[in-house]
Amino acid sequence: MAKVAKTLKEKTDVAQVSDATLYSFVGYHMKRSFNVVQADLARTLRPFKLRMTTYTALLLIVENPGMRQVQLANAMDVERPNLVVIIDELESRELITRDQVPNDRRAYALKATLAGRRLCDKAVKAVKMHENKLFSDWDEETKETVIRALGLIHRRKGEV
Amino acid sequence: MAKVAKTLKEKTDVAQVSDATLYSFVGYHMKRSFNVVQADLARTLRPFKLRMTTYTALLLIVENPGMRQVQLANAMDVERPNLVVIIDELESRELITRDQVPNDRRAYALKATLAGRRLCDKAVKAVKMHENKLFSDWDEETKETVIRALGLIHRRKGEV
DNA sequence: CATCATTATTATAGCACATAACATTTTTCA
DNA sequence: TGAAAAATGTTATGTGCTATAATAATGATG
Repeated sequence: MAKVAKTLKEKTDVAQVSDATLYSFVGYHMKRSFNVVQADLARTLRPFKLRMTTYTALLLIVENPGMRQVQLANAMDVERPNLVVIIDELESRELITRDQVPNDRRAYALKATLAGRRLCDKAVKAVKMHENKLFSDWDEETKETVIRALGLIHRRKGEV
Repeated sequence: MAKVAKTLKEKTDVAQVSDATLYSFVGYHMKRSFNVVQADLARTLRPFKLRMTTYTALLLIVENPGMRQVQLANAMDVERPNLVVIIDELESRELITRDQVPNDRRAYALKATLAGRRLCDKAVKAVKMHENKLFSDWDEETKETVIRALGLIHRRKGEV
């Protein structure tokens, strides 16, 4: 990829780009690496016609049958309006249902259909393979350290 | 969509949401924590009227005077079309200039103005404070491990 | 009962990112 | 040398994730 052999063009061109300052920031490492993960996850989910958010929502609904949208929004840490289109999509594909809650006519109880559970199972397996591939050169200690460290960050949401 | 309500309330509501499976994925930790970082970075850069991408571009141009847009695109790992609007914005604010390259009339040599360098300095200081605050409870070893681990991921781009 | 809070929704916008198609210019090489 | 290929920047367009404001319907509270 590295194209060498430049003619002499100084002052108005740069032989090698320095990005040392940028990479002194932890956040930049997070951004660049997450981009790679997110792109590969999108490829992984494409055969299932799921996106990152619809996959996340489906998985949570499968594991928490009867949950309400506000609970799902909290679990995913997104605003409720964004969830509506996600739920709409999953419902229109008949992967989940919006059932009425007996004592609260405002809320819906979200449940996965059989097709939803089956698709979720397959998607989870694919995502596990994607993670195994992507993080294969992390040893167990590294993985634990990273997860613990990242957990410290996303648990501070709101306090910063 | 509205189906018959279940008699048992447990079936249509969830006391506590389980997200154990989700958090068994490294990628989900990355996503959640990066969201927190990105949101705080945006707040940090707002007084300078910079966004994440314009800040990144400005910093790289300041540190690599004379670089071309294609070099900047490679350094930032974004496609060239996305860079045009970023460069336009920085140029219209007179933080950078697009100078002609003598031997190549296709390319522009990007350089920061004095105002651009000054704004960049201030922004970098603010971002350093933002990082110090956000990652204050990581010890040095954790930080090194995380940076090294994330580096392993974003250097695999294209090979996965 | 009046007021306030909650739930879901609609409408709208911002931001980061991608691809396709193109004009201009430079490089390559037959 | 001249035609084909590659490089550079640009325009147009679309997708995906996220946020805020405003609203209707319902439930909770005092």
